[in-house]
Amino acid sequence: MLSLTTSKAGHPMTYHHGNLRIALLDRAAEVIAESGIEALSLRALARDIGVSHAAPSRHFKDKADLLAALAAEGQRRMIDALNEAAEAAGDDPVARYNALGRECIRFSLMNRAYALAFENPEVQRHSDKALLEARAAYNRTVRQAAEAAQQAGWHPGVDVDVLQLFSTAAATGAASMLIHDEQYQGMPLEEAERLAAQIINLVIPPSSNALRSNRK
Amino acid sequence: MLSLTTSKAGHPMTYHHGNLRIALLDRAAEVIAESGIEALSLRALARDIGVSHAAPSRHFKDKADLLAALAAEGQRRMIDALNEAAEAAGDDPVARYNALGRECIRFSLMNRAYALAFENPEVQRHSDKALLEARAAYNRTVRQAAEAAQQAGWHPGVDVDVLQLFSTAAATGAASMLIHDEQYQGMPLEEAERLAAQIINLVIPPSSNALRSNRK
DNA sequence: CCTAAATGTTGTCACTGACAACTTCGAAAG
DNA sequence: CTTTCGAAGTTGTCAGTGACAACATTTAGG
Repeated sequence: MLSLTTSKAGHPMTYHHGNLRIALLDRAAEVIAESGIEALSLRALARDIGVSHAAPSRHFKDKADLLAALAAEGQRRMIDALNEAAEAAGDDPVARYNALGRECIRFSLMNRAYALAFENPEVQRHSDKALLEARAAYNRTVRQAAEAAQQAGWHPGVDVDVLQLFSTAAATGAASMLIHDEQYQGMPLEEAERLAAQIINLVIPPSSNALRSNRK
Repeated sequence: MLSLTTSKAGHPMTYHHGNLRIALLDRAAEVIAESGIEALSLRALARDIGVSHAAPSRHFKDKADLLAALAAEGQRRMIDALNEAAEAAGDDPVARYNALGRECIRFSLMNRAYALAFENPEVQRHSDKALLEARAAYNRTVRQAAEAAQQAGWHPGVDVDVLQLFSTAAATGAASMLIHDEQYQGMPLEEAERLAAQIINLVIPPSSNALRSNRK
């Protein structure tokens, strides 16, 4: 009898799933996006995929380990998305950092499971190597872009550590509010992107030209 | 035999705790501050307080209900703290809103359990009446202060909804990062308060005078 | 004084995460 | 091709949990 859960198309179910780690991560992302992290259960994931309740432990040390792996994957994908957004914004470091901030929010809205994993306290204090590396890479990306924006005239004289903390806080805080706050539920992505742009424009203007012409 | 858990000083343990709801909330705050929300267990709280495992259900519908009650209590206390900070800042609406932002971060750092409850997804989607009212009161407080600051010259021409979202995102995002990010663990409160001031000063200057003299 | 509600209790169930021991498969080495 | 070992499954068990039911005690109100 063919099984829908087998990883080998057209083959009878075998003892070895063949791709269980990936399947667990994909299914976990679905469950989190639909029902939140609190609804995540290793046993339920195993049932959904059609393996025994102890099979996940061959791939993840524990539940927090799976969440950390999911967050690491999300962090890597977000770095790629941020770099693409910066590239698309051209050469102006101010425009690039503005694009980075907007993409941070947009990525979180489009990848709800990753966003929820990022802000989960157990994930945040996890010492998983891949996650720590992904987070460090993310911090380097943001830091380099913040330094370039400052060199181009954004908040000269302010400690770049503070600028990085300020801009990251605003972007991730906005993403979190758009995800959780009831008043934004169901908001179309385009409208949320416009709102994200308005917020990020208060953090850093959309271009160096806009920066020079700003008067408060 | 006297029991340390009895609510009536000097009285033998009675069947009725007398103050169980408050005791559960207080102990929950301790556990959350020490070990995080994931470590919270109704049964463990009951054991700690010396009542049976089902006693909490007489005061809280379920675990999420207890968390929501804790968050509502924290929200009310935060509103009081924000109002006190604004009063202490004087009459300048820009200075008052700046003080509000700083106090939001300071309060979260000093009340870790409340801060963790605020950002917990189950709490955020909870429909507990007291929590919704507290949250609405908080939003009114922030909204009125944002409108006054705008009237005094802060970001004229920007939708005040966007200003409120921007400033709330920056303050709560910074609080969350200071709480969770490993590099800020163990930072003395005074140093964290200075950092909070630097961040909030990027959101809104410390006074209307500073607003007028800003050039970017 | 009586009654009903509040607030406890004991008990049970299903589910969970974690761990142990065993089984099957696959890859690598000879 | 065979053997061996590790990977990756399995079944089973335990302790703890949340939730619910039914019972017991206390308190407040009529």
